[in-house]
Amino acid sequence: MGASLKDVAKLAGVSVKTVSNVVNEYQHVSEATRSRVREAIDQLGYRPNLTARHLRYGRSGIIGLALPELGIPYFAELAEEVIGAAERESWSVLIDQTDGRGDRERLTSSGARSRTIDGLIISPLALDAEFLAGMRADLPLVLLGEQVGPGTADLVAIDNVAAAREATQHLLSLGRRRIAAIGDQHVSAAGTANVRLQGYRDALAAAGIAYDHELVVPAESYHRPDGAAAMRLLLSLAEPPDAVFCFNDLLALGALRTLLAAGLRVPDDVAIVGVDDIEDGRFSTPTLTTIAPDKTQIAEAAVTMLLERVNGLDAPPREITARHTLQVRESTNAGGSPCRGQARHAPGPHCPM
Amino acid sequence: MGASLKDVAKLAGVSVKTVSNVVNEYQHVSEATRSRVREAIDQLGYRPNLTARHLRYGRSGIIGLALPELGIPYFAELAEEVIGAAERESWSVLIDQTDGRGDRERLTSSGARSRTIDGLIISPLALDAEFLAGMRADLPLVLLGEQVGPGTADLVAIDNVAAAREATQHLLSLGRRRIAAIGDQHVSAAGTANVRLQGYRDALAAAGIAYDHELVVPAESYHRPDGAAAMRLLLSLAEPPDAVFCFNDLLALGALRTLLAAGLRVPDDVAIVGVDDIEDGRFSTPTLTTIAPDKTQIAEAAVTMLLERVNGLDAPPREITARHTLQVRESTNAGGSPCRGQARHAPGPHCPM
DNA sequence: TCCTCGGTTTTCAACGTTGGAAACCGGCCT
DNA sequence: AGGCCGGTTTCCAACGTTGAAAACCGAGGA
Repeated sequence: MGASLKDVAKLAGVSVKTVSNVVNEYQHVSEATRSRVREAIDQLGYRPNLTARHLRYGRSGIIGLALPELGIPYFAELAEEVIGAAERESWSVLIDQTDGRGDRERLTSSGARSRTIDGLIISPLALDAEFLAGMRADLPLVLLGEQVGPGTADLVAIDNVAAAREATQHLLSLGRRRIAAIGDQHVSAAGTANVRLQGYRDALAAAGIAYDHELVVPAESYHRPDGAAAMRLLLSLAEPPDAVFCFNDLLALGALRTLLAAGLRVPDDVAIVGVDDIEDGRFSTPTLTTIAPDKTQIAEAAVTMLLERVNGLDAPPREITARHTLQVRESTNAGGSPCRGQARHAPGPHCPM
Repeated sequence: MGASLKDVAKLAGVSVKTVSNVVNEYQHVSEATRSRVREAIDQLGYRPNLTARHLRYGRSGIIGLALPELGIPYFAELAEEVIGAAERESWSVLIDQTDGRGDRERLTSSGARSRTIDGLIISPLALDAEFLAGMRADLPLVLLGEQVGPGTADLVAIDNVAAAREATQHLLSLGRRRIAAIGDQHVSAAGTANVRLQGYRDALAAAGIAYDHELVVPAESYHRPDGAAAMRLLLSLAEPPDAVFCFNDLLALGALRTLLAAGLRVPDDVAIVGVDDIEDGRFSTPTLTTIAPDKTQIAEAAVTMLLERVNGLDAPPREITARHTLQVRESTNAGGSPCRGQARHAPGPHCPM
């Protein structure tokens, strides 16, 4: 394998520790020795063995990122940001996909792996209560998106209620009155679905519109097919909606596909809003209006908080609310939009082509 | 932190090695001792320290995956598969994003990190010659997609020339004669772009159609905006194309967006084929015809070959050609497609909704 | 000349783990 | 009783690294 300190030491004719001192740029090493060691290092192509170093330090230098699946663009984009943020702090990221059959098998693998990592950023979509139970009790943890149980860990999230309210209000402001919601979930009690539904209901109530539970369609998962199926269901109603608020962009894109395939016009017949601002939505036809969470801020806040914990910070659980903005695009904005003229040929920042 | 063998040993009143033996299910441990140790393990919540174990074994149990960026769906989907395949073998995957300013800084970080990993799967889009140079010489390596320099490492790829030929032939079979290509790249001499261009030219030549270099548009990177821009360029030609072969799906989706925004019909006016079979293309409107590489096969072959190398296999570089298929969807298939009737309401496997 | 002092270098131990070999132990054979 | 045997357990060393402390060494001061 690679050369070790010992090999370098032997070649340079000094002790192992002296080589270590050179490598770590310890001050008190004579110039002569230093250069001799440097030479030996170059000659042998020595690189420090991080595993050993980590053992010595009692740390691995690796944090975990637990996500449902990378195939979901939002998580891929988030992972990209987290890896970037961690890299800037010289940490590595190990990704754990928790989706699918989150069985015992996967649990134990996560359990075992959790011994390699110094901390974990986890998207609770990923996590059942068991999952947490099987985890090292002392593993620093940062949650993304929603709290689990009584505030036990640091949390980074956008204000989902407000976001959903804004999305719905935007549809209301277009004059839509029969606004559907796709993505309800009955399973996880405190899930993202619930808060988004709450914001939706708040907005309707504020506008004096009665809540029609027929217009609220659950989604088993948050993929395009679920959105497409939900939309088909909505179209089959006696009185179909004139707008849809989808709890994420993939659902929205699936719904969009159903609408277009059915020969309906978006946004003329039905307007659509999603959440996540994934790149796909910036290039769909029509482009997708969406709630855009500040992913960079989320990732950086998560990494920062986690590393603080790893470095021994002992404080009550903290909560950071990340920024979000409403990105108005074609799926709610047929004519006269700032996008319209531009998007066709010379798009501005909101119509990135 | 967590309990160590020593702690367990003290509690159980045995030696450290005996605990180790129990943990590793060594045969010759008396039942009495075994259960006493087990009890102590449970009581302390002992988990083996993988860092130490790896130091002992001279391995980290981690392989690297170097990709340009996770934000590109193809790579995200591939990463998902690689992580899955590695997990099945009890290995972890550390993702390295090599894109962006692949400068010295990033190089050194990769260099340093390469000391943590036991092997590396790398997508050469990610890699300059320098990158390889800065790498441990003895690090087992598997390349994805294209060979770099004189066959120095194992390789997994589809037959890109054949794939491009099939895509182009498909367009020809629709009666298109003015077929453009988007995604040429002049930089990397042996890149994917070149082989795909080769297949495109082969197909044209076989059909007796002259090569028109005006119809071959380069793309700086392989993102949607590049495809959109390239398509705008093509539309500005005196004689615009009636079909486009895009070197990946993102380019195709960008091109699609430009066409629709310009009021053209796809595939009626212009047909489009991409490469990669990313999920987005299965839900765009129209859905996207594409060359679908068998990502699962690619990931599994890559992991298998890499682990063989890690386990000491010493053989000349191997090359595995993964399967690919042409997925015909709406972007080349306006009417009478098997998709048509179904896609509207009850899609089959090729029209996943 | 002896001592001190500061810079330089080495020795020692430890991080948590496991392979190898030695030590222990009860039973069984001679 | 002495010796051997096999199962069980412990001891030792090592993986590569670094903090702490000890050792070394030449120079300057008493």
